[in-house]
Amino acid sequence: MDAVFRALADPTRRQLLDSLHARNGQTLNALCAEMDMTRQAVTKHLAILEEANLVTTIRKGREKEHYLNPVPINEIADRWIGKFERGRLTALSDLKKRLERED
Amino acid sequence: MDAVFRALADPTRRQLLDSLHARNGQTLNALCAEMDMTRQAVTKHLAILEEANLVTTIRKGREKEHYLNPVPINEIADRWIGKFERGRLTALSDLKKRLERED
DNA sequence: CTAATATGCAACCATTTGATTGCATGTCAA
DNA sequence: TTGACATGCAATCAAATGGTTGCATATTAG
Repeated sequence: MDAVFRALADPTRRQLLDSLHARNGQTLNALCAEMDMTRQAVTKHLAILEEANLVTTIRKGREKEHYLNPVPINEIADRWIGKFERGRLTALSDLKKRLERED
Repeated sequence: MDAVFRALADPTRRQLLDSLHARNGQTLNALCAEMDMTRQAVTKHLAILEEANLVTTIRKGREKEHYLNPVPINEIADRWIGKFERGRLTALSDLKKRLERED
């Protein structure tokens, strides 16, 4: 869980997920083409995404294909965000009341 | 958006949101009581949460009350996570096919 | 076989981050 | 008013982070 949150914290990594979402199975080089940094930097970001289980890779000869795994994102949505979502309206009206009581 | 993701990346800050979710409107001192670090460290985390608009504060005399704002979390759920959620089954079956083709 | 291509590994560096300590300010209560 | 209490501000520091360069390895194409 923590690994997923930290992986999502970086804009470059979210961009990589976006890229894979648009075209799944891209090789490292393909992904690098869209990023404005060295291949090694991209490799590191992909390693973090893989560590968080957000990306799965398959070695194809000398190439490495990258696949998006949306499951961890879903788990966060279900188990973590859902909690706050449920309390949304309540919390908002609470806050409004408090603010009004200020005046 | 980026500020929200980065704010959520730290476990201490998620714990603070949890704490406010359990009991909204806590003062700085109350929040500190549950955290295993100095008050100043907690202050910094709260500042980051406030920066990301996840927490709103109201000064009450010499105390400061903290309120959870779930809106940014909801926006992420709607505008960002939703995208990946929609492609979930497709992406999974894609991945499965690829993996099977490997054997 | 050999050269080009795709990726891996490691050392290194600057910046950011998370936390601390010390002191200042502001407010309430006796 | 004075002392206790709640919070604010700033300097400092170690560790993590994001990026680079240089070289190594492995695979494919000619």
